[in-house]
Amino acid sequence: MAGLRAKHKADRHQRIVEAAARLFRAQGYDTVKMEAIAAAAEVSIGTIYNYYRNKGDLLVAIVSMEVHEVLAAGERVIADPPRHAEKAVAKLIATYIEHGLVYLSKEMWRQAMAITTQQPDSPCGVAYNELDEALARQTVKLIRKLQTLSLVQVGVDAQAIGEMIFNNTNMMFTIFVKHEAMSVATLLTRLRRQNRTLVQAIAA
Amino acid sequence: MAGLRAKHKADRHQRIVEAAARLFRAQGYDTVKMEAIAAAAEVSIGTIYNYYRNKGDLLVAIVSMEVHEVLAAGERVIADPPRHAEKAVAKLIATYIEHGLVYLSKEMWRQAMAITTQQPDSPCGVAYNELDEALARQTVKLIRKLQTLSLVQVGVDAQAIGEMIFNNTNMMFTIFVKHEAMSVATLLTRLRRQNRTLVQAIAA
DNA sequence: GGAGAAAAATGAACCGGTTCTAAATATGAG
DNA sequence: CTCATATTTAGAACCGGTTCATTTTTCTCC
Repeated sequence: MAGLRAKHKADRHQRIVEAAARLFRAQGYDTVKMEAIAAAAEVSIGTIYNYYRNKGDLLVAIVSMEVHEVLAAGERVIADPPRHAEKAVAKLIATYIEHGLVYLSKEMWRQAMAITTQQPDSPCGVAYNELDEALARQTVKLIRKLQTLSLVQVGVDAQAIGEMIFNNTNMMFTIFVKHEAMSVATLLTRLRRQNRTLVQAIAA
Repeated sequence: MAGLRAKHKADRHQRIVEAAARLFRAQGYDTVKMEAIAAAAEVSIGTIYNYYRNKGDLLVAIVSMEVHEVLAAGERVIADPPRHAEKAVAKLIATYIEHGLVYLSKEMWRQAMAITTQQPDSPCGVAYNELDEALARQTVKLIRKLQTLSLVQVGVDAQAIGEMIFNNTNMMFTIFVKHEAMSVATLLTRLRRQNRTLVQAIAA
């Protein structure tokens, strides 16, 4: 009952994703042909299409793994945030940015964003958007947590503020991946400046 | 020196863009073949590629026209804004949203966003990003104007706040075009809620 | 352990965007 | 008007993602 069939399936999944991730990072999404991924994973082209609807799905699967790590890292920040509203927000945002670039290049992010925008109703588009929503909810959660810690005024609309902070971060990250020359430091500096006024206005 | 050649060139440009816009709206970007656009514009496929680098450029050219109108409409709002910070911001945002959907379908927006994300350094990507920046600057301009009208505290960082409001709007618009079922009314309601807390906090 | 059914793998063929070429045509200058 | 040049044209060919009919592998049941 071990299931040789299931075993092979898992093996092939693994090999395909790893081959694709390595090639995408090394050569760029467009440059890599399905043929090359198939060869690297020692599988036929048709087999890849058995596992992934299309080339984009394959990339988004890789991106999803990274975003799950970002979510986990965010959760750790919320569990024990800095005892200062502005610093807490800055730390969460910095965590998002830094963990988002461990395995993925800017180019991979661009492609993944483009694909999920193009096909929001495909399984991979839906999955990606749910991750975005999860990140937004997590930002809201931080604001709520800061309210319970008396670091943010209890009267403020945590949902509205959290969404806004996350949406701004997400758009700035989009700008960041669109500009190959923009550094993480520049991005974080701009984000801190943007968040400062808002967070100071709602801090307790 | 009138330039019959230039005349014809302009004519062809016009016919190609109009044919493409009509077909994209009616049948969807992917469905429309270059062959069909060429036929509708009464030119050959090769000619289209003389004028536009690729199918995406053609779409982004259409989107650019729309965004220029959005910018113009925004300028009119700033020239004579409502005398109330929250209402002024809401009006600018509503203007953006409503003018953005006159000629373009959600699907066309999705495709254009995807293309410009994918190729941020191509001429069409650069043009699109400049328009985004122009919209962001316009939002900052409104905040500054509201400061001169004593509707917003002079101490607040207009640049930071304006950018944040625009980035949030832009991301919400992205979410909106990704969800075919989401109505303009719903989008505007959510945007108003998000902006309310922020604007109230910085209002004079 | 073998036969038949189900699942999965294969790779050649397809499709449409894009490029290229040679020929036709239009334009502007002299 | 005529020629040199620029532009358009048609369509063949290319390219790589995707599809599909076929073959191979795995599972199940006797």
